[in-house]
Amino acid sequence: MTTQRESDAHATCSLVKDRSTMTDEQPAHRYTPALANEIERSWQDHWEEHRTFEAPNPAGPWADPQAVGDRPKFMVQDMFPYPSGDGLHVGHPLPFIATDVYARYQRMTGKNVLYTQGFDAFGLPAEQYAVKTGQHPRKTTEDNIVNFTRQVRMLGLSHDPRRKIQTIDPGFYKWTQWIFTKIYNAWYDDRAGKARPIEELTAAYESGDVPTPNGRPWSEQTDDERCEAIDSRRLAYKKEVPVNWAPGLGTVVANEEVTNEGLTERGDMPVFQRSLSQWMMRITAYADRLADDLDRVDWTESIKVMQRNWIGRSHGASIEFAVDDAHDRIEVFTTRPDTIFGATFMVLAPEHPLVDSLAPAAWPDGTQPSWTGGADTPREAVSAYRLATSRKSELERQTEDAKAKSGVFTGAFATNPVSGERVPVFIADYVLMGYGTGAVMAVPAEDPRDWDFAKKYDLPHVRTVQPAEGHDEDTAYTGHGPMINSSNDRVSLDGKDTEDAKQTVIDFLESEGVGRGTVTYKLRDWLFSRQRYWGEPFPIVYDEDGVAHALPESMLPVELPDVADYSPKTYEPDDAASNPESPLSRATEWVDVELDLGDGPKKYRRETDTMPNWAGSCWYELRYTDPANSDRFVDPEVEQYWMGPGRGAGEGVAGDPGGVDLYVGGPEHAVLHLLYARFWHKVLFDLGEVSSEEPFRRLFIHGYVQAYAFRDGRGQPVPAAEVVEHGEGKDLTFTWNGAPVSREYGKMGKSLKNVVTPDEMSAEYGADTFRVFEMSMGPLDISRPWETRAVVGSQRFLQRLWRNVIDEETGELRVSDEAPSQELGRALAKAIDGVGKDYESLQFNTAIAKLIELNNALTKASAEAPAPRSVVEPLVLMTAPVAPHIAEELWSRLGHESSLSHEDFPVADESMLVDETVTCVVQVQGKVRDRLEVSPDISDADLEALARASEKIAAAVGDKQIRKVIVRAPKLVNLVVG
RNA sequence: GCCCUCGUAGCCCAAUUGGCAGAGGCAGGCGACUUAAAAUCGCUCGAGUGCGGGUUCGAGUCCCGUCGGGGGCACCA
Repeated sequence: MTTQRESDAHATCSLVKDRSTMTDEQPAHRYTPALANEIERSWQDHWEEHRTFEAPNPAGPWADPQAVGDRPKFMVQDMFPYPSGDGLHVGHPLPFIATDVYARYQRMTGKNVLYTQGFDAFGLPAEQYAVKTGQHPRKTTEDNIVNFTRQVRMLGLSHDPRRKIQTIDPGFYKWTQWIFTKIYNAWYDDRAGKARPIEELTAAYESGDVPTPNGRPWSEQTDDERCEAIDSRRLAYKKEVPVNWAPGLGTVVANEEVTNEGLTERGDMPVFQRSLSQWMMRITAYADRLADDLDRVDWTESIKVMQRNWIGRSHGASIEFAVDDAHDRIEVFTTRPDTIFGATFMVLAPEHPLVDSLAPAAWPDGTQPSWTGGADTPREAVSAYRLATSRKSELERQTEDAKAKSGVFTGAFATNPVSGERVPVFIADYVLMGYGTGAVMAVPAEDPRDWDFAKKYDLPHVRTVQPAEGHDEDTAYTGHGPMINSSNDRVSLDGKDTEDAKQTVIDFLESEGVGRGTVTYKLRDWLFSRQRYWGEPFPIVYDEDGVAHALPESMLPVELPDVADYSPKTYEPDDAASNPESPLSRATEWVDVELDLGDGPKKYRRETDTMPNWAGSCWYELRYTDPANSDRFVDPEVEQYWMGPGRGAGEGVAGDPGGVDLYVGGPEHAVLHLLYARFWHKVLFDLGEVSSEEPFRRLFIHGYVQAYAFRDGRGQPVPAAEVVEHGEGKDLTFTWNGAPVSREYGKMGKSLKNVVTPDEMSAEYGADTFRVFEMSMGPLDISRPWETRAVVGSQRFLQRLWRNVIDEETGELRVSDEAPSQELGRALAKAIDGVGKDYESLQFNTAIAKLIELNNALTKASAEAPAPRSVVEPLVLMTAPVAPHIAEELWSRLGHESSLSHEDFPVADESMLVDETVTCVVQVQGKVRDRLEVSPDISDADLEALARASEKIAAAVGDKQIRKVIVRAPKLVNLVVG
């Protein structure tokens, strides 16, 4: 297939019918919303018919190297949208319009631009709606996609329609499943710092390169042990993990879907912790690379910070404390090994495995009454405390007042390895089993949590960091300062700063054999199973022994079967003993299969869980580049062309990891989606499947369009559109139906009764006006409130632009071939220069201001004579990215036969950018005292002389001495007197 | 509680990145057109940058503190 570019020589002068029959309320050819809508629809049809926005590929099924040519490429996209049943409000299109403006601008700079938008179409809302109404989720999802597509088409986005993929399409999820099998069949080689195919693990076990889990040679392992050894290293693996089980819903819910009260967000059903065998992804293997490679991508800094915090890499030490009368040692992790001389007690998580063996039969000497929890023996105290802890959900443990520390003494003592002090060992629920080693050395003087605990249980503290002056002696000191009270006869930290002390004590502990420097992460492995219907089936079957097998590519896709009932089996809401049952498990004909996986036909049982919503969005950008490929998930040459390192925005950038040139999305995906997608991409890179190391080379986070909502006296939201405003500034008040209402600021939403839709805006003003307004409201990365009444400003701009080209009365073209005045020429050059720079840096609000400025100048100049074509044409071209329909229409009426989509963006006449004179301000003591008109290339000395010669300046200086003169030619002179 | 982010005319936002606080838009005012109104057009008014300190010849811009809006995380040792 070849891509037909704009060869539409038959394009007519105008796509719009004569409107002279219109009633004469206003000029017949005014740019009204009705005319705008007509123009918009016809150009949308035109673009579609002429395949204007199709981007040719260099290879693969759409290979068209000739059309690709030697143009630079550019790949820009929005985050994968979920087609919600609620439809779009005016906030949703903000990023879409922004990426479209940018894509259109890039096309006009001669680039081959890949810009499209598919659908992340699996997901819980469709399934829940299906459960409620009995409609198949595919039906509701497809209906939503139709509606979404209609709303988005109206905006005139220049997507390549051929690339609008959907995750629910078996042709797409075949490759999602295939990637899963690649991950499943891979292990992470720490020495090489990358993932490798699982066969190489077998070889490494065989050769002894990698030690087996039980230490015996590979040749002596049983088949089961070998399986076990391999499974334990896979990047996708099964594990028993605690999940949130809601019997009333019959489903497992994510942490985010549980309220602070421990109920489900939907339906207020009780949630129970259950242990279930789940698929996990070993993302922790990539923790270091995911953190380090953030330095190589061009992302909004705040998002990098959030990802780093989420990964939570912390450097510290693990230190062993010997326990009295026991062979066991307690290993703690700490980020402050420097404070170890201040460790006056220890705390273990109640679940810590050593607790049982630690607790002696009787309370030892020195046990304080408050430490026992009222129990007669340590063992009783420990089991009572453990029971109390297990009754609390994780949520309760977190939401309870963190200051109210509790715990009990285990009856055991350990020895501080540096001070030699005997320290009591406690258990307390403020220590978490899941982080570090589940045990801490408590340093009350430098840790507020340990301080609280020490106060409550009357434990001593020793300051080891000299607190800063003015520090409240009754609190822990977490700041920096010189070390104190930190020496024994072999090592001294006293006087050292924190970093130096850390290194010194780690060296000391290592030489003593009781500790080492370590790194820990907050990042956990990724739970990848869902007990739901509407998701990608796993490409996994289990044999009669329950052993998992990944299916070969030839058996993919594993299609999601139609089932009679896709609702999960529900139970009494408080039936804690019930078990989740995945909807697919009831599709017995699908579940039980006979397959030949290489050793003859055998019976297998399919995995009945499905993948989470994230799966499709972990690699969809790759599929955008080659969506029609049925042989591979992406042709290597195509991937290299669109996403390879050192290309596009990465050209000439040292250490460029490759990826999408510009990715625009909301901060709500700062962590999970972006981290998961980076993880998959790195696995694919390690396995040699892609040439890029990162999926998104540049990430831009947009702000939200927010809105005011109003509530009446009872706190009920009232329709925002009907609220009346009174007064201004601080005295602003609001009423609805005459009654006072209160205003709040936040998201737009049905429940808040403040939704405005792009449909309404298009109908009332036209899509171009809406686009211009959204882009002119403010910088893209800032949130801003919606204000419908301000839209008219953008409409006036386009109306004036129209009027500068078209006679409103006759509909005739109204331009001249006269050269523009010097002034107008300069205004044009400045606008071209500024607008281009603004588009390039995503500053669309200021680009539009400059377009309006030029248009206003043109309006003034053309009051008598028609506007010069040499100004009108560049203005139309520059307006095209933000208001493409009207620009196309004017371009066509100006006599051009094909779309302006691939016209060159205007180039400024450099000579016109320099002003003849500039205003220089002359300051005395930083205050402006005079202004001088000077030549832009005046020398510092001349300018200073001019300034000193000024009468106003002489008056301001008076009889004071001029001490210093700062000259910044040609704009400023500042005289310092005194 | 911690982290990120933003506070500039009545409102939304600019400001060559430390150099004249105003580019653009809304609202307001005046005028033109109109029997009138709307629409349209022209002109116009308007803040010393949330608050308090500091650095500097010079601060909206940099630093410290503080208050307020928005977002994220949450006993992570």
